[in-house]
Amino acid sequence: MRFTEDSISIPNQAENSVDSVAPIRRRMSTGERKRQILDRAIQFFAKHGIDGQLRNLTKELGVTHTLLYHYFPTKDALIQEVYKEVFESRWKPEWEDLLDDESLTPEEKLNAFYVDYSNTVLTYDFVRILIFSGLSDHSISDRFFELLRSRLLPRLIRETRKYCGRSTTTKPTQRELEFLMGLHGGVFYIGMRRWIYGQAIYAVESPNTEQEIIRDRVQSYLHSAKSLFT
Amino acid sequence: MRFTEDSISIPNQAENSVDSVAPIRRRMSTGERKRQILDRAIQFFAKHGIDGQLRNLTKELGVTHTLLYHYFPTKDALIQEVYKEVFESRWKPEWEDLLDDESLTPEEKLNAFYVDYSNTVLTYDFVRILIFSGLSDHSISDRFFELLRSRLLPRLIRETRKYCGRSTTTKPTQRELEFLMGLHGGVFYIGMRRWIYGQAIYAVESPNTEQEIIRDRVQSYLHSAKSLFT
DNA sequence: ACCATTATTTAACTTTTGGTCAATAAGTCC
DNA sequence: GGACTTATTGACCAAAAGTTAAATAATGGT
Repeated sequence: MRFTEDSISIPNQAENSVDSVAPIRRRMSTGERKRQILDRAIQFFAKHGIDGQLRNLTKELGVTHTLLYHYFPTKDALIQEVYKEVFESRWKPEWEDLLDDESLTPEEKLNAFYVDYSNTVLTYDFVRILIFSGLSDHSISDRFFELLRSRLLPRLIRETRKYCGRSTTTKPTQRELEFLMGLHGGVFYIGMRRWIYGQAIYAVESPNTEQEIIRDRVQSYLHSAKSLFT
Repeated sequence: MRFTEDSISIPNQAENSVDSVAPIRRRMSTGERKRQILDRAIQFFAKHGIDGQLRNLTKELGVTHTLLYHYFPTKDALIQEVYKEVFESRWKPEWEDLLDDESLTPEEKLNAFYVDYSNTVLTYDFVRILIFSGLSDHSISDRFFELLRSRLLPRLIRETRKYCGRSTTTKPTQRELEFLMGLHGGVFYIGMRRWIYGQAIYAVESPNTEQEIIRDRVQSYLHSAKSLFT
């Protein structure tokens, strides 16, 4: 009674009938149901955190909370699968290809990358679950940042140097990396404000405005990289 | 047994003695104890989130959990005081004075402000509690952002315009604000990485390096503001 | 139409956890 | 040293929440 009754409640028909009929019990195939639970669990834990209660999660699905244990041995196992799904399914190998594409200028690459990155990663589910996991257990979010650190950052630094007309042979310096993290954090902060603090991002009226925001930042980054690192 | 035994455990002496002696009960004055509880609660809830259990909190203090109810009527009341303490005590009115100081250049002001802001705000307690509260209840973090929005952002935009040699009379545009948020987010991201993701910030060896990092970002922001907004 | 399978529910158990209250004892004042 | 105040504890409660086991019934195969 204390939760919003927004459950789909497919199975319960004739709930208020005089002689309450036994509710129809719809059976789903194992794969289908597991998929359904996992999808709902991602949204649910993104919203309520990993302390969210199983009884509320399953209420949204219109099933009993004990059904979970038919598909996942324990709550923690479910959460691990949620983490896995969210973090591993969102990584796009194309990002690396994009940044390696010889036919694009560094500027075009950075713009295209950060626009797509923000569309993929700066979602409600991803941002919140990343942060929930970071707050409680680094070992999860570490996996994502390791991908970032090894696959993306070196390429982004390389493109930055190309833009500045500098040699791309030496290892990125800490100052370069940190300056890049300024851009990266500035972009991620868009998702923070939107999905953590619940703030409206300035100028969301027009559809391409977020894209323009990101372009401004990339432009700024490259522009001042040139004067900082030469 | 499943928690680290890092409690100070002042009062328990001779715990392992054969005939366990009644532990010495140390009495503290009301004000002193309340202060002690509040301080510990800030650290505790910053670490474990507001779902942290009172029994674990008081274990760290070496007292029973029921003692809390002698000082705070309810857990929620304690948490509200924690919020109040963390958010209201960290806001420095001097920031506004600093940004209004006529004897400084815009560049000096922004540098000084963001260095001090990051030292004050980018602490373990603050960053984590801000985010915990944002994840669960906007109404708390909103108060902090409202201060930011009304007191600081207009001043920062004004100084940016002065730096660019533009008029400071008209209202900040959304594009200007958003560009500023890029800088702001880049700075806040330092705290995120350090206190949420547990990452080492690049180059923390030398004491003034973080300051240099911030200077780079402020410099970059001003530098490209000039070319973006003229 | 019946049977076997198994998805789903019902009931119950256990631990956790915020909260209450009466009993205990550490200081303080005379 | 005794009385008084009140900080502190121990026993206890009720609801919350993860987990288990047995009962029920929907579905597919024959």
